[in-house]
Amino acid sequence: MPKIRSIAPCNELNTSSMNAPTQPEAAFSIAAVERDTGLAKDTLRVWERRYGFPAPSRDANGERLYPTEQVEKLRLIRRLIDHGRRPAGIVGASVQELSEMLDGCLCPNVSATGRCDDGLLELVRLHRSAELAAALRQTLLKQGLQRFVADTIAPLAAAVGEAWMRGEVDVAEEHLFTEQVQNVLRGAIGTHAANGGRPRVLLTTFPEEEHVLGLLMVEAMLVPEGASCLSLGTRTPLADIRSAAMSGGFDIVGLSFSIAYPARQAIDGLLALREMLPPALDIWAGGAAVRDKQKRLPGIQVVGGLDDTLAALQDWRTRHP
Amino acid sequence: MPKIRSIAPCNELNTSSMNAPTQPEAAFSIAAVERDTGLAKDTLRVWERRYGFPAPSRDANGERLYPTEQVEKLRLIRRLIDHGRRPAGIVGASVQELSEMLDGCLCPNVSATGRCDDGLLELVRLHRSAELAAALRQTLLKQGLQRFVADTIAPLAAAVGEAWMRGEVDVAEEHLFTEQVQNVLRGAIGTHAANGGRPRVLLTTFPEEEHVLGLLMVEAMLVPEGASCLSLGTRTPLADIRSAAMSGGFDIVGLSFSIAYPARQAIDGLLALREMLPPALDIWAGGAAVRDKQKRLPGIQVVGGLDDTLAALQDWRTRHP
DNA sequence: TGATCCAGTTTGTCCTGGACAAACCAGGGG
DNA sequence: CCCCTGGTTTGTCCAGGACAAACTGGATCA
Repeated sequence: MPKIRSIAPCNELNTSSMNAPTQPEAAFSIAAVERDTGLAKDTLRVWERRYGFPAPSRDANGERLYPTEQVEKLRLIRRLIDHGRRPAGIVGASVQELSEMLDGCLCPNVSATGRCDDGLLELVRLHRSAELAAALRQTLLKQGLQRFVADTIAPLAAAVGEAWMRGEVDVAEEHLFTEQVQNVLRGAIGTHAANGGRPRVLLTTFPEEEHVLGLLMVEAMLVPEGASCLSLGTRTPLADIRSAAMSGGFDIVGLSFSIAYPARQAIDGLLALREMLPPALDIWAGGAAVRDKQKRLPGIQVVGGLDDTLAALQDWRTRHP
Repeated sequence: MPKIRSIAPCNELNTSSMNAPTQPEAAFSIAAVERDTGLAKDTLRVWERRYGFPAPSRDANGERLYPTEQVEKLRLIRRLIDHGRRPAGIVGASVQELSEMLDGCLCPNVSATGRCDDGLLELVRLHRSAELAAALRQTLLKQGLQRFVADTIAPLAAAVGEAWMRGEVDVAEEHLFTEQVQNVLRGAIGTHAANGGRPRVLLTTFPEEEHVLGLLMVEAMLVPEGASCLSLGTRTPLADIRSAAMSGGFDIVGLSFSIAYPARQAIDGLLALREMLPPALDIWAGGAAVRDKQKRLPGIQVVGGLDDTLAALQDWRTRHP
């Protein structure tokens, strides 16, 4: 099983542990880098062979030790590849240049998502979790669930995601945000008693996708419309999606794909799922990875944004009176 | 990055796609098996070399193709290893024998956790999500949050976990259960307004641990006592736990470890974290992986069960009047 | 009895260097 | 404009060797 040899950064000089607020020469094993960057061990080795980067030092036993700054740079490269760049063209660039490229990639997104509440984003940055939770609940009450999701949570999630890509928020802040939003949304969803209304929708993600907020936002849009949603959470194998969908009398299966999900894999998986399910069962796919891919996804309803979810629901109800 | 070449089981004969409700000779790539079993690619290859199992066939390109039944057997073996068995002694056994060994491992657990509500477990098995959610909420109202968690959710989670190990519930059923419990617990936790009470507790898990229910149960036990809990969810790197704990004025950091978490890794990580944090900051560790490990964890409070959480809280308050 | 130590064995992870198919790109025809 | 086609890039897989950490089963000591 994929055991990690060492959780903490390895450091040959960490015998002096008392006065080291941040490790000066921390270095990570290849397994730790795989976990932190999402780049497979094989990929890390083959990049080193081909491009000369990363260039880790070695420990006494000849095993790679990646210094912190190389891991940071790998993270930036990973983000750029998610945005369509290719390794050969960017591994040689400096951290400075990579950051500028990321800004270039992100600006169109910022303008597309529009303004988001900077006050809430600031609460995330300051770790003010209690205030964040209170502010979210207050906004929810003021706006109602659907507008809250579409106008507040979605832009805020996009802003946090972008800040995370730029390295402006850290893991803890991103987790804090996700947890607080989950608490609020799940509480709100739970207050809507399941009434057995149609359509019956099964929501989940493919096994490699672990972002849950997309699913929750869709559920929050559909439940007030009287649809019956069942979420399986993230990371459900294809075969289990199939068996769950067949056994529950569902009308629609909804899949969510974050921006980091490889588009090709999403398309392959969706087409495979389409083959497995009866044609009467609709498949909806949403999220950044499948946006604008409708023409490559025959038989599948691509939902571009949260508002389109409601349009798709209307459409389904028109076709099934 | 760890791209998966094919999500669906590969099948050399799947040109006839119309009449194949379940693939007769489905076979999985090594990456798919890694994902499904949690056994690293390197481990799968070295087992084949050393023990002669698994013994995958090869495709036209010489790459391994694992048939379904071998993947099933690997899953059983993985469970037994999580329970302390070692590969050499069990890879030769039949599926039948492996199942019996699992029964032997599980019986003591069943007796230890005591009876759980079979009605709720049955709802999980039947995919009756709406009824499950309603029954959970009703039980919550009747018992109150703390007794609900300790007497209903904890035994139920243990029962689902055991049934999952035996293969009696599938991925979808386990996900459904987790989602519904999350909805109920997060809703209940959210109704307790954060009042800034002491102690302030930071809750999370190490990066390889993705089970979230343990955290939620602890939070549900502490919040009614007036403690201020902040959960970062699962999979937080050690360095980020440290920075979050230092910046928020916390009194306690709580970590949760499921039964599948390697005990050695938990101990190493906890001791490393203990070094990183100021001594005045308490560390609490709970879950099956650290039970009975108190003597190997100096400076760390091992919390044996949910009820012990309350005892530990009392203890903390006595020491900090 | 129970804890601690020690040789021997088991086991997971990492290494090198080679190979190849799928994805991507650029440049013509239709 | 779209579709095909040949060359390049890129991620993943393979084999087989190596080694440190973890475990086992005894022997020793309190």
